[in-house]
Amino acid sequence: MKKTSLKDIAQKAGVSTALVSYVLNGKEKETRVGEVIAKKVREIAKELNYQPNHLAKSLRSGKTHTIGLIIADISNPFFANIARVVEDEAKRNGYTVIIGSCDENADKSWDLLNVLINRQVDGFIIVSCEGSENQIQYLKERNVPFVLLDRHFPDIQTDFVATNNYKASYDAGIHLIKSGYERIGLIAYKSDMYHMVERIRGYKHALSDNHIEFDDNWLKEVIFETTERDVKIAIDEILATDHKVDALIFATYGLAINGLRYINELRLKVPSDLAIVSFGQAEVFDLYYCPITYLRQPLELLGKTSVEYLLKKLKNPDEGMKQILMEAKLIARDSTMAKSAWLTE
Amino acid sequence: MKKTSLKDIAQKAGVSTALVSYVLNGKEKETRVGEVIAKKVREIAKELNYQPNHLAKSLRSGKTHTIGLIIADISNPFFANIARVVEDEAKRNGYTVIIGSCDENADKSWDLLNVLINRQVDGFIIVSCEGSENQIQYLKERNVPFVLLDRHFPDIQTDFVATNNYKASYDAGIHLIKSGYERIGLIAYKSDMYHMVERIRGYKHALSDNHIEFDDNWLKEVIFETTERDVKIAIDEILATDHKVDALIFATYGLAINGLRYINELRLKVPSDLAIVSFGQAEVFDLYYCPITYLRQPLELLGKTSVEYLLKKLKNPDEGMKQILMEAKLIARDSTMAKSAWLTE
DNA sequence: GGTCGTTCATTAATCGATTAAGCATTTTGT
DNA sequence: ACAAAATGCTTAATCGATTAATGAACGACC
Repeated sequence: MKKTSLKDIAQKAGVSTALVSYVLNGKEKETRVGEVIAKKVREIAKELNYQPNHLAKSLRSGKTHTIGLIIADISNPFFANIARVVEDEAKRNGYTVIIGSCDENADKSWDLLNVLINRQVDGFIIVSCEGSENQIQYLKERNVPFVLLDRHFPDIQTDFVATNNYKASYDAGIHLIKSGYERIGLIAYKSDMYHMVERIRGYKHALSDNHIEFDDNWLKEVIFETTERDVKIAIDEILATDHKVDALIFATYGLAINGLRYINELRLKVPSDLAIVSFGQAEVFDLYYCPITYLRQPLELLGKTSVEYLLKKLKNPDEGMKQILMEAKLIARDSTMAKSAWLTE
Repeated sequence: MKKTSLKDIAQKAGVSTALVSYVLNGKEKETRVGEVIAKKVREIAKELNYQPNHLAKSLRSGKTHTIGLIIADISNPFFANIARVVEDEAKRNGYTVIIGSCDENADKSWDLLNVLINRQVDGFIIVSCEGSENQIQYLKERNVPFVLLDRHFPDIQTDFVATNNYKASYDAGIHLIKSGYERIGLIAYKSDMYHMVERIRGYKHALSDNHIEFDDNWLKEVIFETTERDVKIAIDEILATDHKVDALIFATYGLAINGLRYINELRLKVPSDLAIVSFGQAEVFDLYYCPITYLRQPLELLGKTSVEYLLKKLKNPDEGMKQILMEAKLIARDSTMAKSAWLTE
């Protein structure tokens, strides 16, 4: 049983397909279709359970009502969740989302981009990965609508929806300091990406604002591809120095997972041996024997806003540039318990 | 700058679009295109960076090279990961995947199905949710190609790729018994879904095969929508009975998360107060203070095989029915440490 | 009665690619 | 030398929906 098309309806009603199209698109008024025949057409359409053919529509209109979502790393639950939000929000607006993960690899990202452009998505929402600036430039030049999500490039003027990473990181530092920790380490990725740079900057600023002299050995920047090994080395080093830290900030979820795993291995006690704050969010942080303090980014809002911006741009390509930084909220848990509390225990 | 079409190439080469199409589709031999002109066409195509229009192709051929993936609950990391595998495998074969999560809700699943049918996906891979049998029947009747993944309906003859849940659950029980535990509880979902029924059956069988009399109070079936509350109640009850359990099996990842959270709250010690085995897999199990024994399902293989089956069916609709049950592997960790080990500690 | 305006509906081009059928040429065979 | 076969390329229909342009029928107006 084939799907019913405009033609089928037209035939059954004894009219042209044009007429049917007008009626079903609510253009009866402008095109002065007779009431009687309009009603008839609508009835037949319902009777035959007519569903317009998306492909034909898209081919004609050049609009696919599809959004391409490129995510730097879908295995990170933060991104996985944001993908869900984007998908839901898009669906609410009649859009379909095609998701692709580039696994923090610019080449893969480029491939994805091309596949999706080829599929004629109407626009993109992108969580960029390192080395993909040229891709963003390319989209700009070709006038493809897009919104950057969570990560953006300060040197490229684009729409974006992101978190104030400087502030978040700064807050993490302040929180630790207020809780009585003074020798605070940061494990981050070695990266030129702005969000990472900002996280490092915020951390350093929190120290300097509190007259704590930053020690070079406290900051470890690891390579994404060799995270597991590098994190172990980083922790070994950070604990071996003369300036051994008493608190540690993980700049991402992935770093935290690897770090905590190693900390368990070393049988270090959180927070007495080491206080912990992490970026990202996930059930792990709840279930760890000592629940982990983390920075909660406004996931829902980030996702929804990015869709909102993109759809606005799709409706009106001349819409002005939109950029917004949202605040993360530090959720304090036992992993950063006030030092006084466990010292006297 | 508009995208280049067949017509553009045809014009530039001074030939018909038909010719161009033949050449670019490698049909020069069958359609006897001159070598010289074929070469010319190919060169122009490359020069203009021609990318065929998917929409037009699909409209004509009725094939979109797109797979609809409907997942019962994408927030479950097991399913999230399987989605990645499916996506990767599909991409390797030139297919694009559109993912939708129905959040264990049959109505939502129905909506998704229709949206995707409307988008003319070539076929489906489905992790069904409760109450969606009619949808599967509908697909069968309409002759839409699909493969069920991870969950299937024994009463409906379909292709499927799933885990041997009976065996997995049986193994979990045996493992606990061998480790010295005798009063074993199971927290499962209240559901008619076959995978859940099988997990319960396997558990019971493990007990009876070892001459342990099953106690009704050991089995708790909770409602998905109220998991959090129900799990707490279940654990309270399971620990309050005269036949208080010394080990607990969680039938899914979601149940385990909620259960472990509550177990932490109660300050119960794993495994001395309660040994734990769980279905599902996630970083949480690693990072828990006492790593959790779990049943590892062959995630990669499940995902890849489902794609393989579907693509085979798409190529040849008369392909015979394919059904396969794969074995899960019990990964033993400290949460089911031999009772003798910690008794003497 | 001819012109102009309405009203209602149809025709046909279009989006971009595919492909059966057809039409010239040239080559082959006898 | 003439029919048959092979070669090389074009025409036009098609997938399904949209929409500008056109047309027919009827009433009103001077």
